[in-house]
Amino acid sequence: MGRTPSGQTRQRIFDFVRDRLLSGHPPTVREVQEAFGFRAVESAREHLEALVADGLLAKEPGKSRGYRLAEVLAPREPTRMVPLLGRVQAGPLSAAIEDPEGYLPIPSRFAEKDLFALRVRGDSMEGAAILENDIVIARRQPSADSGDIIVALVGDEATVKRLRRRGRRVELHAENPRYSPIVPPSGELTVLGKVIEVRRYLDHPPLVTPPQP
Amino acid sequence: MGRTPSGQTRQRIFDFVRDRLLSGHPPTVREVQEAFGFRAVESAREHLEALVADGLLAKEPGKSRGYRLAEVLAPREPTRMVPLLGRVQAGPLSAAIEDPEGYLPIPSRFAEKDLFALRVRGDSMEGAAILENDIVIARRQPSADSGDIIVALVGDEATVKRLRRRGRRVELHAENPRYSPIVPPSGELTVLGKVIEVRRYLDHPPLVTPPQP
DNA sequence: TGACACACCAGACATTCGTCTGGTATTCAT
DNA sequence: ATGAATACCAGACGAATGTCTGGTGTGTCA
Repeated sequence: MGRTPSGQTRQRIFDFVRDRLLSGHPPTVREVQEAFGFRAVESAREHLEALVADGLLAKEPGKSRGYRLAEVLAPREPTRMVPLLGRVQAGPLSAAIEDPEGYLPIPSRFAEKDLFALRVRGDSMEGAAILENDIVIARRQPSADSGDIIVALVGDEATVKRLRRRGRRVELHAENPRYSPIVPPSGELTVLGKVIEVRRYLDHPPLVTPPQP
Repeated sequence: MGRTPSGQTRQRIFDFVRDRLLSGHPPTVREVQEAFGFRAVESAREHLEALVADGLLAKEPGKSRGYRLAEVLAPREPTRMVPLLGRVQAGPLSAAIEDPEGYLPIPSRFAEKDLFALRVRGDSMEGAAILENDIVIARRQPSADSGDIIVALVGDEATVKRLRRRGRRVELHAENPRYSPIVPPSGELTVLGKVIEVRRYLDHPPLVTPPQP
């Protein structure tokens, strides 16, 4: 292989490794070698070690596929994949989580587990700037504070509403004057989680990983 | 290790591997062995192979860390990191992109490049369900269609507005009755990009990866 | 009871993979 | 020129890792 200008191949190798890491499949040194047509393993390894020295990559020495993105390694900002649930019926939430429509990546400062995503149906939360087909991301929790926007099981299906505590009673408020509050029978409210994020896709397809064959 | 009820350990192993894969760090067979306290490598491998047989996992035989999520194996959705820009002043957009506040991960069906993110200031887009402090993700493009929500350079700073074409003229509309349309002098409108996604963080901190050293 | 499946174990082998040593050719600053 | 730095190559060693063979004990079911 011909010699390339200083730093140019290095940059392309970083891009390659970065893409592989972000997609969840760390490459081996030899995979880098092949991807760039090097005839010696060491050529690839030298570039990788140089990237580590530059602070662009980090590594776990001795481990196979041990290179990591420096920025993801040190200050620990992991991106987690969150299951996007389809229609959530009555029953345990864990059942719905086992069979997601796809996954969304989200960066989490706390590496939280127990997150799930849900597509919003209906216009009942328009007043809170949440529209139909928006995607809400929620943290699983069995209860919530007054004022929180939550995912709750109402009747047979999961919906998004704002929780209001009125003394001992609990109400679920739509944010739309055309709907009236739901007052579930005492002790009969199932909170699935608290909404912590709202996403709206205006152009590119509603995305996420495709269903399996 | 004592014998466990049928299928129970299997499920826990799947959860373990799933978490590792979604966080981007596929485990080795021996890492699974250690995580579950098996005294033989083969115990872990049998469980993994059984999960493959069940269709829950897939694998690339012979490769190290070669187990994959079955559903994610084929057309894996690449995750791109998008720069979140701070205050965008007049001038070339590329300058602002070089110095981002942080990064957001987004899954992209087209592995698009040329995306950037921007925090919304002001309430001028309330009518389109875009609130102050929401984050918009935009695709860089020099023009847009009537009706598109765009990021444009107005005066000295970037803002989010809806583009309207009125014959030859172009107007920038706020979605809030308290603001009137902006009619830039002919040929003097700088479109930075088209908004393709809106995000709102309700609970966890405004997020994103910290700037690198 | 006996056949069978299941969960687990012990040890070994072969390949993959990270690492090392030493070398050539090109570029660049002094 | 000349020495240093850079990009690349060839071949090897040993550790990490996937895989195989042949076991033991336990529960299930006919």
